[in-house]
Amino acid sequence: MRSQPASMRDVAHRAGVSLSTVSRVLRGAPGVAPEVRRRVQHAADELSYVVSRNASGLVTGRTGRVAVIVPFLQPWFFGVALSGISDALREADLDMLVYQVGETRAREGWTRALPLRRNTDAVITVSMDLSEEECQRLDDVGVPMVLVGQCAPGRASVYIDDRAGTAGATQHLLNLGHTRIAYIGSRREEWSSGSSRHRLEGYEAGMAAAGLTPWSVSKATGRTGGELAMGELLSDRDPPTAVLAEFDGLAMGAHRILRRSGVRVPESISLMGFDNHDAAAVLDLTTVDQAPYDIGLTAGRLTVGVLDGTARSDSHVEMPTQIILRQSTASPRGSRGLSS
Amino acid sequence: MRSQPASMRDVAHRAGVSLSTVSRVLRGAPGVAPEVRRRVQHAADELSYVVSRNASGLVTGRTGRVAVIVPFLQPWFFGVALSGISDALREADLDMLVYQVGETRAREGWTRALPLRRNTDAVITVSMDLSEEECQRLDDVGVPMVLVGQCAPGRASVYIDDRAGTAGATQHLLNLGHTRIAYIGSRREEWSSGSSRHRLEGYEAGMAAAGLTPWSVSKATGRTGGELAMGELLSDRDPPTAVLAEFDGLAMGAHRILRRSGVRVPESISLMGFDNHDAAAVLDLTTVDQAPYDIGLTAGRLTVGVLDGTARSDSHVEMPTQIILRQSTASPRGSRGLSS
DNA sequence: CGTCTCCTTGAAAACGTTGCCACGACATGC
DNA sequence: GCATGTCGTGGCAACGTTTTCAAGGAGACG
Repeated sequence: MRSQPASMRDVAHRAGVSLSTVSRVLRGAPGVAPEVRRRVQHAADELSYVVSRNASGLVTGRTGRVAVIVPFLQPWFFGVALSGISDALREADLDMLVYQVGETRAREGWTRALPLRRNTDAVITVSMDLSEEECQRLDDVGVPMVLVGQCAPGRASVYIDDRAGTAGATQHLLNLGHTRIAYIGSRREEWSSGSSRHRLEGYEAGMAAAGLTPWSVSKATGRTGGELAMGELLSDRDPPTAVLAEFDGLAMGAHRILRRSGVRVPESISLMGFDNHDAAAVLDLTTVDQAPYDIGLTAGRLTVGVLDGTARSDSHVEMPTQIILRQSTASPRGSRGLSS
Repeated sequence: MRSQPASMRDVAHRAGVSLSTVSRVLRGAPGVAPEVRRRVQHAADELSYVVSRNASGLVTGRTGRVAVIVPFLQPWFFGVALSGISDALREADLDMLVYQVGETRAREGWTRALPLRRNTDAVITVSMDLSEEECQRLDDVGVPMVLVGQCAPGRASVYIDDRAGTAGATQHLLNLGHTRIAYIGSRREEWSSGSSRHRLEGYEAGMAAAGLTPWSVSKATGRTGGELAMGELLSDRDPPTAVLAEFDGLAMGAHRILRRSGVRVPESISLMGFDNHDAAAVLDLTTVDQAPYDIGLTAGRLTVGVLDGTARSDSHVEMPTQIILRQSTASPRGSRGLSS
């Protein structure tokens, strides 16, 4: 084993001052003579000393850590969002604790299994779609909470307007001249998420506004869900000329089926996704971008704001979405739609 | 504000026992009468009390946290690896602290900017390609270190055999009957990573073993790099019949160019990637899978092992790679290669 | 020269746990 | 009945910081 890491006492000794003074210097607190400050700084550097957040947290009550709770870590979205959160927290010199709850979520007291209580200054949940009861359980840990990808009244939230997103996407397809526009949704075993519901509603509203009847298919989730749904759509007596998917994963499944079936995109069918997934660019898929990095960054900064009192703990931030035009959408064959 | 969270003292009072006893029960330490144990447990539950790792860490010297250092969080690989690490740490009831160093890495003392010193029990670095000097600086924090995606002598490492991976991939293409096999590598401004170098070597070795001369092109990194390189290959007097890319991102760029140029995959050119990126499945890209989740899981478990003394702190674990056969590779036109 | 103030510094009491030691109760062996 | 364990329990001193308070010294002002 190696030698004990230096403690504040060692620094104090080396600089020839008291503990209090070292503490003051390292915290940047006022009331220390410049010359002494320099000397302490130097001693700390030489010993490559870093304060123990453990110990300081014990007395200040602040841990210098923020917990981020995600359902899963694997999907592309979370890495990107986490990246934004991480950058924002780093600005404020806060550490990021990541909890992937995944399957454990089903267990009754999953919220208590997490050692949050005295161990974090705040909690950020990402795409957790918390029930009111879960929210309250988390409130119980007694730290501020920021919800990402979910809009809960009375609680700090950062989210996108899913409804407006799909409504805009639908409008884009309408502008191109499409009228037979189908929607591929996801179907989950357990629970339909709020975001999922809102996206469908946006599409339906967009169609209704144009006097068209919505046409939506939901088979499963993920790529497979897209494949199944697209299969069903293609086998219709009169297939759609444009398809909007709830998210890129579904669109990719659909795209695969189209490719296999020899249906050309966008010549025969226009295809549109949602999320601007990494792979969407590869497929030249027109999609709706929700800038997950910015969402994360915003959520992180909001958390910092709530912690230092400059932001209200019930602020709601709605992030904009933007249509990314690529090669997978075009006017339907034979028609000359207006460009949007 | 809300009421103070309960402390051990409160639990002790409620259960009518001393602090020591509560501590013993909650730690699962022996020497407590079953009846008392039950009573304390109950009291703790009622107050939904969780021990403060801050305080316990102060005296035990263990923080119950492991730091994971990644260069970036956005690329697909890291989310998946993190997921594995997270699951492994959770098994051992350790928390996961994530540090994204990204750009800050250029800064001289980036390793000191991280509050690791007394704040973590171990450090896991993922795909950091640390220099010997950086390694030592991290050693200085005085906690065990596990390297992922890099094999450093004398230090715990989990990695794949990149050389064998590309060699196998090359063999696969050779088995199909290809002889004009080109390699697309990445070129980074700063530093060529170890893994990058090894992959090229594997390809070169595979070609050499078949008595063929290697043909590699490196333009840039990422999708753009693949596009540029493929462009160059296509404009050759006698283009290759198969292309192996250092990683899927490059292959995707190449795929895009092929699609745009009307070159059919795999009929005219076989294309193969490396990593089994999410989007590789979408493109039906044959690739080499390196199972990042398992890598993460293994690294996490190794870390736990090192911490509780059941694993040596210089263990090396080599993870297997596996070729995922999809639709992007086939025998060259006109030839009848052996199936592998 | 005395008094008042401001600035810098040090001593000591927290913070919430865990480890060690000591104490009592009870059972066992002569 | 007395020495010797063993088991369950409580008391107390750490752990490494921050914070409060008091003390000392240097000027400023009368």
